Amino acid sequence: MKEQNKGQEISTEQAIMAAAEAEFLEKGYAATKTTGIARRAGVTHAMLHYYYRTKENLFEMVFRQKAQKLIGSFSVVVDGDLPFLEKVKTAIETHFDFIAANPQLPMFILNEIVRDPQRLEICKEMIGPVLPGVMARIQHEIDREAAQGTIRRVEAHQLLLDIVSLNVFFFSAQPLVQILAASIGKDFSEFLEARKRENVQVIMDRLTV
Amino acid sequence: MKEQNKGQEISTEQAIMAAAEAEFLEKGYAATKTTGIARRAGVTHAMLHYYYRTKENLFEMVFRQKAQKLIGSFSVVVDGDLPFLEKVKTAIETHFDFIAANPQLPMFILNEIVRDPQRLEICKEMIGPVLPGVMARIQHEIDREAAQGTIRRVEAHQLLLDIVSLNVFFFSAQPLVQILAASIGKDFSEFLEARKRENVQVIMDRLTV
DNA sequence: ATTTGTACTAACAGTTTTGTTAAACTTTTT
DNA sequence: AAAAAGTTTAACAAAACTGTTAGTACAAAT
Repeated sequence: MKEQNKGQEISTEQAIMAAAEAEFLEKGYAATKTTGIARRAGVTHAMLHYYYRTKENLFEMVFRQKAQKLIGSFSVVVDGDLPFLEKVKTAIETHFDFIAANPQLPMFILNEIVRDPQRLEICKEMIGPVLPGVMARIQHEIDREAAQGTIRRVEAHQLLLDIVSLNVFFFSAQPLVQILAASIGKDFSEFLEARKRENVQVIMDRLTV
Repeated sequence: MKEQNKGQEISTEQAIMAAAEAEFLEKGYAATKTTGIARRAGVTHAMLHYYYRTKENLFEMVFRQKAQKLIGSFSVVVDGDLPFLEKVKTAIETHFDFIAANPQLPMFILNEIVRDPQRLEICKEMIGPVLPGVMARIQHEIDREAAQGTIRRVEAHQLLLDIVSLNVFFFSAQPLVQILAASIGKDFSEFLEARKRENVQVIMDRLTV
């Protein structure tokens, strides 16, 4: 299937990549088998090696892409004209929705980082150049607002951790959260909206005087 | 090494179990090899099969024990005479310290649950009988305090999720948190104490009017 | 002293998994 | 149309991994 690929049928190469993403996200590196990826893509596993040479190689491509995606989700751009608390609220909700749309993503990255220091290096390279600038900008805005007395003065990195903790954990622990939701007679999707409001409220309470 | 095991030298069986706990916690089920466990325990891998028959069997023992330990950490018993907010504060700090002492534990359990539904069932059996009672007790206390006007009225399950999210994420994302800490010139252990205070403060702000 | 049971070793067997290769087939280029 | 380049298949090879087994050593029981 080469250049009669005129329409939008996906190529073997793409099918393998898509299957690899799904498998790695679901199972992690160790539990994913190249044969499993090939089966999911509907091709022989020799094709996987033909296009991507090794499992490690294919994984690293997936990992880089996913790490970039996750890291990118933190630098949310919010309309600068809104009041500060409105901006924070929007940022939390946007981030929450992103994780909701990619619930496996944080655990996948965290896991692979913990299990292989080399993967942490990849993330460091991605985060390193951006982080100080982002943090400084947030802190600057916080300090300006605090000086006006509209919010409490908090550390930017603590605030960031608060938000990410609240948003990520809910989805990372989804199976357990479902048990909790069931015990109060709600299903997960009902619970989801309530949780988004709660996360926003927690941060609002932290910031307002 | 049978009955000349008079002192407190650990038996082969115990050595294997200890090595298995360490390996499974570090690497997860899939990445852990029985040969690796045996090597760590300083025995031949045949001994592992001799005492525990299969990898799956050994894993399940470890999983059950660790799940029990984690679940147990949620039902913290706090001196009933303290004011409500003091009790909450103590509970958060105790939970934080527990996770700090067992930083791999939450991710280990969450991961294995996500990757194998059968393991979720094990947790359900452990949580199921306890959860409703615990939640009801907490909610009852919240409602009583709220009626007195000393705190805001919140949902018990949301409050629980808030606390666990804040405490667990910090350690699950430890390698990334270290990058964050380094970027503001602190090392992890310094950051740890500040983070504990922040987590308490977030919940206090959520509860106080 | 002999039997019995437990602990242990070393070698092996079966399976799974990753990766390769030679040959066939298809498409593109000349 | 022929050559070249790219794609696919099937079979194979090597390594890793889980689990077994036959036999050994040694302590405890009879």
